[in-house]
Formats: sequence, structure tokens, C-alpha cells
Amino acid sequence: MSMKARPTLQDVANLAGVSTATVSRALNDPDKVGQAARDRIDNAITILGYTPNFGARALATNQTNTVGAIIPTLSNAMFASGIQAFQEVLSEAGVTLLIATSGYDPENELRQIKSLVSQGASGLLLIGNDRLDETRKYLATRRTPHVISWCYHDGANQTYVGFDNYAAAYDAARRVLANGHKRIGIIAGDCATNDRARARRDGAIAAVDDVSDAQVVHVVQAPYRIDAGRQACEEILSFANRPTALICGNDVLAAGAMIAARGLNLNIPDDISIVGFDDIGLASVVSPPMTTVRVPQIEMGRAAAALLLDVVAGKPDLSGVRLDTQFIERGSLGPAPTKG
Amino acid sequence: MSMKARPTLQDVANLAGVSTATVSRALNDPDKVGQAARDRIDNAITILGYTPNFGARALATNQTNTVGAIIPTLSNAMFASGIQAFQEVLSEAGVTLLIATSGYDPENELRQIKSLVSQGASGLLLIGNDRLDETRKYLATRRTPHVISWCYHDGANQTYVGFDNYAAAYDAARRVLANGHKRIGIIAGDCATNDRARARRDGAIAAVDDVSDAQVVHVVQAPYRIDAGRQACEEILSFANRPTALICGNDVLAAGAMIAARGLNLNIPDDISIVGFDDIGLASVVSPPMTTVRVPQIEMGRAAAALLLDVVAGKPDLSGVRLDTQFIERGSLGPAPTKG
DNA sequence: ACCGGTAATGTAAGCGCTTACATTGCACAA
DNA sequence: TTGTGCAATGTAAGCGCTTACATTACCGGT
Repeated sequence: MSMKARPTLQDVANLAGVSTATVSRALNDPDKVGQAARDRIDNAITILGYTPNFGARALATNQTNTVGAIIPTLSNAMFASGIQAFQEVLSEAGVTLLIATSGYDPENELRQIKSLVSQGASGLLLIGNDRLDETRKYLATRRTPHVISWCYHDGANQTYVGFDNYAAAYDAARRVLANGHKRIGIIAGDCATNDRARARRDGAIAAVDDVSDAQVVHVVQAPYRIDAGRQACEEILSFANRPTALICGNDVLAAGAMIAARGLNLNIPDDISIVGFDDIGLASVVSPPMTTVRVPQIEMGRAAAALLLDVVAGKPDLSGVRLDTQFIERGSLGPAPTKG
Repeated sequence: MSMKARPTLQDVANLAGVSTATVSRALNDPDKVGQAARDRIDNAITILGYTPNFGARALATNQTNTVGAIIPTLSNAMFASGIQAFQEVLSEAGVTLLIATSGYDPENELRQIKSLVSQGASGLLLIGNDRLDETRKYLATRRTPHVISWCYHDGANQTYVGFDNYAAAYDAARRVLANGHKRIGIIAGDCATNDRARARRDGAIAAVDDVSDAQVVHVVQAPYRIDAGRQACEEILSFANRPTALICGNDVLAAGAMIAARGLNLNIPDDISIVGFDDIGLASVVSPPMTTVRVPQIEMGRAAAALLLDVVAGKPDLSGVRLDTQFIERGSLGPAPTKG
């Protein structure tokens, strides 16, 4: 048993009786190496359990074949399938994905960005638009290629692959209003460092404001957790002037709200309608099935990957991609109860 | 604007008018550098947007401060909070986490392992016990520190931080049987490359076998997706000799089963009881709330991180950690229907 | 005034890899 | 036979960083 922790190219070369250059070629461009040598090298590699040192390779070639993604959290399904799709496209292109989480904290996001860049990420997938100025500056002075997803804005000097949270929420609220609801409650996500949550809230509010006899009776914020959604809903329902419909920042919040409503013996949607956002798997399972806004996660992930690959490769395709959301009407939305 | 893509230590040194050694020291051991120099260096760093090249540092120091985790999938909440906890402990220790997914494919797992090691991971978190021999050999010859989670086995020459899937499923099945059920159906996860799914299935079967007048009437496998769970349930319920209770490989499957049952106008739990496994957020939201087995994800993640850190640091603490699961009884489990 | 000690800094080697360039050996044409 | 061309391989420099060792400057004690 060798004491060396990690076999190197040199070790392989020695064992195979060739120079390091030959081993390197055998690895990267097998055609350039004779059959005999190649066999001995392959053999040596398996014997030693050799794995190239990525950092050294990156140093020598000045290219890493690696990109990074910083997402707010792994803890709910919100990003899961999008990232999965992102990953798949990348690995087809032979690019490794490094994943980090920011926990919705901009400071932490910057730290993670630096860490990933440091690790060799030559491109970045970022979520949303709320970011430290310092982060922006860092990205700019380093000219780090990046695409921003899960949101979309026109004209900004950024590459977005996403959808318009504001418009989607506006539309969803319109649909709710079309059911005759006049008193609307809103359970928004935590808006402090989350532009998507803000956009969704504001879109919904704007839609209600645009209808003269309807009003937003309560707006509360809650982190994207079921229990927080329940608590928020309980709070809203404890006030006078109960809403007949609740528009929630995402499905997790809406699921919590449904529990709370049921806990108060309210029937959904007869007594109160509840709509979510994201259409995660859960939405169709709860009872009644949840009305929500479908986000094109997979398409978004794929498109973001393709675009990022382009940008990294130097094609300055700054156009971005705007995807459509879809309002999914299910049982949790019903007509406004007749005044009783 | 410099044309250099990525500023180096040298660039910083030039700008600050010192040698690279001084900059390096300023970065890693500030006390060793005079105040004046340090200021100029800090300044140069921000001006240039310098970020150390991780690979080069790793090369020079021979230590990476990085570990990797390979999980089957990001797509459901099964691993989310465990990984989150894992990550948190690591980052407290200043260690970076690299995440990759295998998609339950052992070949892919090996590929990802090599990739992470290549990237500098000096330790690995692996899920479950099903693995290519080649993978085992690779890990062994390289002496790559790793801990295995989401399962537990005694005596094996491995470090486990997890729980006993078999025992937990056995126990869950006992609880079901204690409710008087005699005809049990099982919707297992995809067992082919998933030892946890197998253990859960076999544990449940064993429990039923241990009760003389009860029997497993159907066993089907389905990937961990809601629609697959629904389909599997529909299949089982289409057979003669319907079970009165369904034990599912995880909550996602159970959620699908609940939909299917409801679709057939069966009341849960009056007509059929359904139990899941994992206790993901969804379990308490569905209606009726799902009886399931709580897995100590957070504790597991934290413990795995602590242990991995130890192993990487050279303390050969091979003891492993066995955690307990907890049977959570909710509305989806009821007494067996009286023969009708 | 001189010396030893110490703090601050510089010099240069080397980490594991790739690659331009040099070398070797051989087949084949003339 | 001699040269030519090409395939296979070797040599060595250099990627960005750390660090042992060397150097410098300046301190206080005598």
C-alpha cells in the first residue's frame, strides 16, 4: 500500500514506463498515443485508482468546464426540477455543475459566488434580481458570465431566463376576481430579500386595485414554509372583515393556508378560495386540488443552461428568454360565497 | 479595462507594489504583514475584483477544504433538509460542499464521485448501500474518506450515519397489523438499485409474514413519483382480493395512492388505510393527514457532517451513528373495515 | 558605535498538469 | 542505400499559488 494519498500523473507514468506527457495525451487525446502504451497506461490508472487533479488541469489549460448555480434553498421543491433540467443539459455538454445555496441571504450569496468562482466556475446561474451592489460590481469587474433565472425583466442590462412574476400574479388575481371575490387576502413570501415574492405580491395587489369594488383586506408575509403559511392564514382569518379568497406567494404557503382554513372548519372553496403559485407536485395532491400558477421549471432550466453555455463560450447572446406561466384552475378556487 | 479574464496574485502584487509572497501572506495570515502593505493589498484586491484560484491553492497546499455529496435526486424533498443540515455544519467549519446527483444510477454515481474527487473533494457523503464493486474498489484504493447515510448496518466495514430502513418498515407494518388489517398491499420504491427501497419493502413483508392470519396480497414497485404511486395503487385495487391497507415506500408514493383511492371513491381510512415513509412536509398537509415514518433528516445531516469532518481530519472514528425513526400516526391509518 | 534579535518582505522552488517543441525510429520512395 | 515524412514519445516551461529560506531594516542594550 503506497503512502501517497493521491496518485499523480507522474505515478501513472512511472508505472507504465512512459513520460507524463504521454499519459496526459492518452487521457485527453488517445489517438495520439500508440496502442501498446495506451494499454499499459490504462492498466496503471486502474491499479492506482488515479483521478486527474482537476485544479492542476484547470491551471494548465486555463479552462474549467465548470459552472455554478446559487439557489436560495434546497428545502422545497420550488427549484428542484429546474435545477435538475439545468444539470442535465450541462452534463450533456460535458460541463460540471457546482451547486450552492444562499438561504435567501444576499451576503451569503456573494460569499457563495466567490467560492464557486474560486472553485473554477466559469459561469453562474443566479436566481432572482435582489442582489448586493457589491455582488453586481464583482460580477461586472470580473466579467463573470451569468444568467438570472426565475424572473424576467425587459431592457435591463442582464440576461434573464424566466418569467414575469408580477404579470403572472396579476393574471392569477384577475382570475380570482372573475369568480366574484371582493375581499382578497394575500399571504406573500418573505419580501425583504426576494424580488419574486415582492413581484407576486405587488402583481396581485395591482390586479385587485384595478377592480373598483374589490379590495385587498389583508397582506401578510411569511417564509416559504407550511407552518408559516398556516399561521399567516390563521392570523388573517382572526381579523374582522375576512377575505373570501386568499392569494398565496407559493404553493407551500397555500398548503399551510388550507390546513388553517380546514382547522377553522371552513370549507374550501365554498367558504374561502385559496390559490398558490409554482404548481409543485403537492398542489395536485392536496384536497381539494390547488389552483395555482404553473411555472415552466424544466423549460427554464434547460434554456438557462443553453444560454449560459453560450455566454461562457463567448457568444454574447444577451437576448434572454421569457417564458410563459399558466394559470391552473383546480378545486381550491370557487365562486365567492353569497353574502350570508 | 484589463483584457485579462482573471486577475492573479501577481496582478495584485504589482498593483500594491509588493511581492506575491506578501500578498499571499496578507490573505492567509494577515498578522505577518505590515499595516501599510496590507492596506494597499486590500485596496488592490477590491479594485481588481480578485478571487484566489482555488485549484492553484489546492495544488500548493495539498488541501482543499472541500467535501462532496452525491445524492440520488434533488427532485423530491426526501433529501432536502438533511443535505441542508449537512451543509450548515460544513460551512461552520469553513468547508465547501459540492453537490452532485446520481439519478439512482450506480454508473452515474461512480462518474460523479470521480468528478467530485477530481474537483478536490477530500471526503464524500454517499446515500445508501447499493454501489458498483468498481466504486467500492475506487474508494478503497484511494482511501477516500466517506460516510454513508440514509441507511444503517452493523458490523459492515463502513461508516454509516442513518437509520435501519428494514426495522422501521417492519415496525410500521406491525402498527398497521395492530389495527386489524389482514390483507396488505405494498407499493415499494424502485428496488433495482435502491437498497433503502428494498429494505423497506422487505421489512414490511417480514412483519406481515410474522402474523399468521395476515398476508401480503400484492407488491408492486414504482419510482418515487406521485403519478407512479397513483398508477401503482390503481393497479393493485384493480385486482381481486383488495388489500385493506397499503404500505408505501415513501410519502410521495403514498400521496399518489391516496389520489387513486379517492378516485375510486374509496374513503381513507374507512375503506382503505394508507401509510407512507419519510414524513416530508406534504404528509401532514394531505387529507386525511398521512400516517408515516419520521426520518431524522436534520439530525442525520448534522451527524454525517460532523463524522465526515472527523474522518477527513484523520480521526478514524469508524463507529457510525444509528438514529431512530418514529412512527407518526395520523388520519390515513384506521382500523380494518369489517367484512362487508 | 556596535551587535544580536526581530519584524517585514522578497526569492524561488515546487504542487500536478498540459503542450509547444525537440527527438527518435521506422516505413517507404527514389 | 539514403533521404523524407510521419507517428510516437520525450523534454521542459509555465499555469497561480504557498512557503522554507534568505535578506533587509531597524530596534534596544551595552
